[in-house]
Amino acid sequence: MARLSREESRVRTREMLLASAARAFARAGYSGASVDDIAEDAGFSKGAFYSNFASKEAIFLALLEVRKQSEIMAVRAMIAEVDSDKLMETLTTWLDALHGDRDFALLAAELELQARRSESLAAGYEALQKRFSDELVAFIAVVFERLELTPPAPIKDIADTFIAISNGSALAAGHQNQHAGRSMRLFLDMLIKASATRAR
Amino acid sequence: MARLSREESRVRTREMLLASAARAFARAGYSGASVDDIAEDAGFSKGAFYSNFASKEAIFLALLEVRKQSEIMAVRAMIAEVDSDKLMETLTTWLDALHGDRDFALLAAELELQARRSESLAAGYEALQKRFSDELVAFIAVVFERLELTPPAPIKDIADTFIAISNGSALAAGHQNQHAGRSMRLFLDMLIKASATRAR
Amino acid sequence: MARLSREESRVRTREMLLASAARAFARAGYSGASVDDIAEDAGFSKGAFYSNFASKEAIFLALLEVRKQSEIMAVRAMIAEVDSDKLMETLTTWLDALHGDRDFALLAAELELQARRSESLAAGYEALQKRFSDELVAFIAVVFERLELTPPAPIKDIADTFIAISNGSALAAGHQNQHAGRSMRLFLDMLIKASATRAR
Amino acid sequence: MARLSREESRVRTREMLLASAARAFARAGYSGASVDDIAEDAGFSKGAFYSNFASKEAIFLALLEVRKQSEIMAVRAMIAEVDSDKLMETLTTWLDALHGDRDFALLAAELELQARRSESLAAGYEALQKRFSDELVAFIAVVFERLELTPPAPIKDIADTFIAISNGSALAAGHQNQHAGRSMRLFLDMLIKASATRAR
DNA sequence: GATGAATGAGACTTCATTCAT
DNA sequence: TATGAATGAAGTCTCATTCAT
Repeated sequence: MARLSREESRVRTREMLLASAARAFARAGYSGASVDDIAEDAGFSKGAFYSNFASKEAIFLALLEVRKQSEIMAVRAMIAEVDSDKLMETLTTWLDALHGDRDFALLAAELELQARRSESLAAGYEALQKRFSDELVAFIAVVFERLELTPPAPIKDIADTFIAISNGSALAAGHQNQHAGRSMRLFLDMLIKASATRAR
Repeated sequence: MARLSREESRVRTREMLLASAARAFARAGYSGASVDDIAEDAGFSKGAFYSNFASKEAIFLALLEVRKQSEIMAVRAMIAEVDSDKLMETLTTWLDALHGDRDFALLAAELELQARRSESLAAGYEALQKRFSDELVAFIAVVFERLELTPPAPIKDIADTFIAISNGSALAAGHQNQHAGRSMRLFLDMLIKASATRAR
Repeated sequence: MARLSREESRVRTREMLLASAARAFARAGYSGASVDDIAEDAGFSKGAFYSNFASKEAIFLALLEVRKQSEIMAVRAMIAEVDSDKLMETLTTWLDALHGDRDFALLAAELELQARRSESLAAGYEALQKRFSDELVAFIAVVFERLELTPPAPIKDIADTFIAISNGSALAAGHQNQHAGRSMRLFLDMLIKASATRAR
Repeated sequence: MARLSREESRVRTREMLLASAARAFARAGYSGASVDDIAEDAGFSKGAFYSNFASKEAIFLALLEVRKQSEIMAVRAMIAEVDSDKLMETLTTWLDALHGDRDFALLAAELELQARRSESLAAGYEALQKRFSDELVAFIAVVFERLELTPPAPIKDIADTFIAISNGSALAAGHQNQHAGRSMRLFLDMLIKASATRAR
């Protein structure tokens, strides 16, 4: 393996810590995951953690940022590709990605919950969540337009329900063996049906 | 005021501790809430806490039991009263109760997450959740029957979606000012509409 | 030994911790002394420390209070007993007590220094120091009156110099083997001499 | 500006680090000041610090050396210039320099205290302190000679008292608004007066 | 010589739990 | 039963020091 430069090494450490933190928070929750766990699991010392992140809260927020950003990018990518032929296929792929990773989903729920508890986290979270929500609203609007359907309710409500099902399914998954995406499919089917009767 | 018997006093202490624990867990999460907080907030000492509950986990599970049980009772009560005239009214009352108390909703989410993390909690939780789910399935079946509608999907899926939206909305509430029950209404509306077209 | 009641036991623990803290701060300074050292040296666990004092700073301030208070009481006792016959004897006893305990003197200096660094300590310290200073001024005034001498400078300045020599000697002691009270004697001798020429 | 030679640059870095250390130790004490603080405040990295000083203790001792040396030089300069006309003026200038800089005074006290705590520091400190004390004794002897006065006590005691007041005043300054040099003036006045009655 | 990422010991503090009263 | 002092493990974070770049 090529020797890493100082900068590359720094970035790599940071990323490994973020990945480790994602696993730890998903597994044990924010309070339950210790900085020591996170660092050791990434193969570093506590000290390395603290030279990369100012605090436990800081890495949590950084993680939040990374995750929300990637969710936003995913939605944005879908908007670019929307056309009636491949739409359901694209959506399916996305939903599978969203629900396929159990840890990711639990992490999302944990992020939500924790962000609501800490005032310092809430500020950062709020902004990210708004950006994601806006993006989702835009996407849904585009989809209805392409399909030449009239939405059966304000698009914001549809987006919120979408998010609620996504988070809620993550919480429930585990008890029941069924695929977590099932509720989402049901919701989408009914949404299309409910819209179709009023189209054009 | 009449003197409480020893037994009555014990029950009262227990209930006050449970109520205090519900507040504490909702506010700070399972890890974030301390036994001391819970006891003091209820007006007792740590010692009193441990005279009534074997451990922090024990009170958590007891709380879980109480909550799930009351959810089950609420659904059962609705089944008994279902008739086409008052159905929506009954449902509305129930949903308001479910989403009106912000703390209750956050607690529910915390219970879910925590139950999934601790092996010792998981066992007890599974059973409770299954009983609630069964009850909900029964209720939905009765409703569709009374309304003479055919459900647009397996009732289990509908029930799961119902639960997912309930939990997911609780997580999201707080960012957005809108009433947390909005997603649930949207889902119910579409559900009725989707069923109606195939009825009888 | 008689069994200690709960309250007695609590007081005893507190006092042992205070004594241990005095030793530790004198030996290693405020920053250098660890809560662990203090607790263990007193024969308790860290936990016991924290159920008796809210923080390291808190025990420091408590110590400050105890020490200043005892200094004040000592001065007050001298005022009550002042009469020309035993004055020098009383003074000598007091000075010996003040300088006899090396640790005590170093602790005093450490207290001064640390109180100046921490804003939260400064407030508490200021008040205590003022009370001690006032008491000393009163004492010196009484002494001059009894001796029918006129002080050669404002009494406040004399008191301040007195305190400065006391703290300064403590710092210096250790290098030089000489008795730490020597500077103080020199100062007192000259003070009496300088006053005498103007008396009556 | 002329290019600095490598040697000059090294010396400059060293001096800036020493100055930064003086500020840091005065402000936060030996334990409270971090190597990082010192380095950054001087505009360098931790690495630069360790290229110039072997350890935190090493820079502390170097600082001690520099300060004591400059105190010694100041006294020596006064000896050279002593003559009855300008004596008080020279003294005044010196005392102002000694007490004018609050940080310097606090640093002096911190140096004293810390030197007494660490065995490795103590050795180096003893020697320096002895040299300063000797120099001061010599100076006082010369002064009494020039003034044709007989000291009212062993000169060593006078020197020690002088040092004690100097350090003690530094500790006290800050509470009281009065100029820190006041005690010293009082002592000097009384010293002259006490000597005068026995002169020649 | 200078840099700063990483180490690892150790600091302060919290907290579930025990147990003598 | 209830109390709360005490324990001890564990948690977050700091910092003197090392070393590859």
